[in-house]
Amino acid sequence: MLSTTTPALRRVLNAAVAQFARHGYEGASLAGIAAYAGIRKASLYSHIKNKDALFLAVFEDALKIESQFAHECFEHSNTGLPGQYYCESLLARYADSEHFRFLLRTSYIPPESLFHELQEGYETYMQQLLADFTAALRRHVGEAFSDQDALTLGHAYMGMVDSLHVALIYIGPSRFEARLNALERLMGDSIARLVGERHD
Amino acid sequence: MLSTTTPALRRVLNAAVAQFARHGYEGASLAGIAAYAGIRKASLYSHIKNKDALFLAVFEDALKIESQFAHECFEHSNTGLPGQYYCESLLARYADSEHFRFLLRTSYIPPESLFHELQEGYETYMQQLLADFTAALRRHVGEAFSDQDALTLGHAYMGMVDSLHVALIYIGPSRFEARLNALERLMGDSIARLVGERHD
DNA sequence: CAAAAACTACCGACCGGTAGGTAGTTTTTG
DNA sequence: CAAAAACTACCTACCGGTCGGTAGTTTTTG
Repeated sequence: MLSTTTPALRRVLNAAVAQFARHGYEGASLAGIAAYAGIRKASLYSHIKNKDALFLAVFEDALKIESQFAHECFEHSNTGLPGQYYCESLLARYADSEHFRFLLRTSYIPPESLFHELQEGYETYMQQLLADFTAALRRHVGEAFSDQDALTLGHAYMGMVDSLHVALIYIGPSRFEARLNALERLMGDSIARLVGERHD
Repeated sequence: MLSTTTPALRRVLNAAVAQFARHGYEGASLAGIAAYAGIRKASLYSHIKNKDALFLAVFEDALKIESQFAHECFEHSNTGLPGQYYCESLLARYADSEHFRFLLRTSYIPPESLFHELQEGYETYMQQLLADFTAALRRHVGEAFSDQDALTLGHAYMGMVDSLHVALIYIGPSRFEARLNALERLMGDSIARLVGERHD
């Protein structure tokens, strides 16, 4: 983590996130990243120490950006089910944010050498998401059910998010919607059941 | 797809599935695969055309094996919720089957050049799983709810399976169990709700 | 204030290493 | 003995990374 971020370094980081998101860690070459940034490979080393450090810098960038995005989704909307707005934002986010695509691609199967550093950061990211969901759930149902139930729903929600991530990667938008609706319905049913509202 | 499978080719395929599962397509070298099979790299070419063909052969192997395993899980047990036994088998299967680990690793983010061939095969695999689930669901609830509801539950189940796949890859066994239980509960609640049993 | 020194960003050329793949030869085997 | 399968040796291409050097800007300093 360096102090200042010059414009030139910014261009390098933007090129890197694009290439890493498209081709993965091993598949993205420094020459390719440099070309995308409009310079030669050797010039990269004026800004970064090596490929690993570049990857980690991009990773921290992506974590910060996507973490904030998720948090804003939870703050932004209190309508609907807890965490619903975030899930419904994922499809557009996947299309728009290279950092998000980068995270999805590199988090499930990270470069072996950097496994531990990445695991830690991603863990924090998911924990924050879980905390946001749990808070929204408490706001939604109050004291209606136990901590045990809240924990279970938290696990289910995180599973739901992972499931949607997978859908983004390898099935099209139409089936993403279908899966999203199906999972939202399960979640809605279960919450309703616990709350004791029987609206049918 | 070749005609006969000699013992030597079998050893090569077994070595390949192990290496591909551990290191992915790009990360697994032909030299490594050959060494694992007890021969030199050049000798591989007595059995295979090139790396892509080897990968595809392993992929078809894995599809056949894991497809049959899944099918047997559905045939084997009619107790519990539809598809429950398969989900509960995944953790042990992940530990035991290199072919399963291979599929999980390579299906979400396949080698770019082989994308289309793989997509097709994996699609068939998931469709069969969905068919098995739908059949089990129909056996479980009879005519109790509409085709529309069955479709929705099917989407949810496939999402659940993907979610468990992700859990296998990047979180430990303990949290796998937690996620599994949470998702099973959602599914159980939803089915119970549709069937009209209110057991609380 | 101007000359010197230092710094920034870049480049072409090259290095050691490794990848997938090929050619030609020897060994194994039915 | 011939075909199959193994070997050694080698090739080209690309990888991450280093080196020496250069043009332009900024800072230091007599």
